[in-house]
Amino acid sequence: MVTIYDIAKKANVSAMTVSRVINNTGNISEKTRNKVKQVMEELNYVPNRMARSLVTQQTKILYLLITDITNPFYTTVSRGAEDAALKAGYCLLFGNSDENIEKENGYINTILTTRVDGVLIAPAGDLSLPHLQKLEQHDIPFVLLDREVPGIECDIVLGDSRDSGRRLVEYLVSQGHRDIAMINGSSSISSARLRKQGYIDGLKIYDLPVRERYIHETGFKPAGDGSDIEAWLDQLQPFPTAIIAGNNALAVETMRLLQAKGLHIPDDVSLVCFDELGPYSEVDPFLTVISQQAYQFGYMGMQMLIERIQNSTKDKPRQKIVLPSDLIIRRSVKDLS
Amino acid sequence: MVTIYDIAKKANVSAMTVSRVINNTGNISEKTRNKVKQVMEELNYVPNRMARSLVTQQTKILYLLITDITNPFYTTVSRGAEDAALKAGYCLLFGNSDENIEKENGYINTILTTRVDGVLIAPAGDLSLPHLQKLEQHDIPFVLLDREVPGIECDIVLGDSRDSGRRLVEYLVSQGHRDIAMINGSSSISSARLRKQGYIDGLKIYDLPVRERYIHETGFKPAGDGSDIEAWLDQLQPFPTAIIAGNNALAVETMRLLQAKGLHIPDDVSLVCFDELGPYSEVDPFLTVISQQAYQFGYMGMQMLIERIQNSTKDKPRQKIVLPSDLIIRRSVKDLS
DNA sequence: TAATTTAATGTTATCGATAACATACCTTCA
DNA sequence: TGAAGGTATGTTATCGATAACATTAAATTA
Repeated sequence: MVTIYDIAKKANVSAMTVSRVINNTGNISEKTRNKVKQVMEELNYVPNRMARSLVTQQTKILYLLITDITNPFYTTVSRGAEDAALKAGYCLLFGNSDENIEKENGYINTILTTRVDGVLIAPAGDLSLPHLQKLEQHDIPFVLLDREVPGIECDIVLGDSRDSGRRLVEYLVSQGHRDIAMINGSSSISSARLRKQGYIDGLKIYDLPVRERYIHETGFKPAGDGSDIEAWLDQLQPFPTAIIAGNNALAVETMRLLQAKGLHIPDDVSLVCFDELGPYSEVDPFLTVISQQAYQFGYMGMQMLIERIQNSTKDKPRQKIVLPSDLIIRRSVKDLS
Repeated sequence: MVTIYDIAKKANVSAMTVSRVINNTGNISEKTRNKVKQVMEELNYVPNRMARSLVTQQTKILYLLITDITNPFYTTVSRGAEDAALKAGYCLLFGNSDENIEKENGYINTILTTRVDGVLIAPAGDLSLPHLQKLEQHDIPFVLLDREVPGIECDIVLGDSRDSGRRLVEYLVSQGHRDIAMINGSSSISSARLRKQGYIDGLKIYDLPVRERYIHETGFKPAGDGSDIEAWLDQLQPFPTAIIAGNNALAVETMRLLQAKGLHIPDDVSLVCFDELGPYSEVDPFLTVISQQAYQFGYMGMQMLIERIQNSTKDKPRQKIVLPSDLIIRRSVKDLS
């Protein structure tokens, strides 16, 4: 591996001079600069980030930890985060916790040992608290994405989950629905909690009963067989006229199961959810959804993070950005009114 | 930041002893081992990967570079790669080139300066050659994914694109189609080339004419407005009864445009493509596709990479794994026979 | 012209770890 | 009982870069 010393030797200068050329610092004569640059070309020199980071104490690497790389919401978030990071001259590394606290822990350890300059993270849930505390302990700046974690005060970008939940109910009610069930992510995830709360808010506005059995909580990333969802659907009595899914993945799973039962959407039951389903929904605009500004989540979150790193004003109060979402009405709700 | 020396001091041992405890090497008495471990706990010590890598000359980091993080094919590949890497005790970093040579170059530079142990890469196309040569030059092992690059001999995992192209034609012909067009990725990408070749193979088998105007090449990741695709569709004369899309994203874009023209699939025109569309297709099994084993692409590719790294047998001949794909027949093709 | 800047470059120490070699202190057995 | 060998630990050099502090030579100023 070619080092700065190899360059120095061949160019007849000291290593420090080479370093100065690389970093464009200090005063260097045009002549030596060219000489050094030429030798670097010749030898295909690439600086060793490890060595540099060791002394500068910064890596110029940012980390994005999402919970589900197969979910279109998060891939779009990633694109936003990537654009913002590259624009600011950082390079970005990704991790995927799979909605799994253990895996998240693994990635957090990687992050710690890698000494990245900052982390944009969608926490797996409230149990992510110790992970975030580790980051705090080691003075690694981070910004939360999409989900709050009780016990942590920090910058965050999220959606208006509670409002959105209420709006879904309001819409369903406007279409004549009164028996509205909800399949949701675990209550140990703030967004799921708020969506459920919004759902309840909505029911109360219209004096509709809040029935415990109408609410089912499971993982935001349902396991393939979906047996618990199926069992839940089977015991619904009376069967709801509409179901709200807490995210896109749950909506897909629910559609699959309903279909397997021979139930048609929206004729037999209506379905709405949070988040778009990906590119396909542009082609077959079927599902009525709450659409969040995924790209903006990533872009703004990353901007906040970089801001935090560069003006390391510890005292600056934390920022909380709530991005509004849109109700996109399509064809998955039957008009009962 | 807590270092190995802080631990050493507090535990009344030398730094080397601490290092031995961390790495479980050499002989350490039970007593000192416990003492050191306890101090590490107390001080929340986390080893500095940079420092370690500097001397060991390995990072235990692998890199996965894909071309489109919003494409379900690649996200599934990623999951496979991730599982294989974590299983082998490596940590994995992701990059997303966006089918863009410039961006790819940026990621390659990141990879070089980061001195990762190996790279699993889906190259943006034939123009990736210099990037891969850079990796070779710097002795960074890599395995290709999904696409070959002329001029590079290395381990690779890919699909049977040519066969699959032919099979799609055969299927369409079996349904009575004779006017079959193809919208494809750029011929500077090996998979696109082979898919086109397979398409031509198929036409020839049935003595169907190969019409240049029936073939359109554009990016595998179509720009939002899809104006070139639209122009192409407009000039098709006679209008084909079936269209083959070179990947899922092109299929989606084509569906969108056909729909905008008021053409229905499959009544007015049939459509098939390579790769699944993501979770949604399970729910609404509509598009007839060639389904590739995306997860296996990632898993096996990563295994090959790790194998290459660990038994650095330079002389071992390169391996080429071709994963067979399945034709999944659904409802997007009209029976004209 | 001597004193003082300024420009161009070099030296040395350091970042946080590990490799390689060195050194005690015990065992063990001829 | 003393040489050989193992166990537990320490010392020093090193990885590849940069920071901080020299040093030299040329340019400017009093």
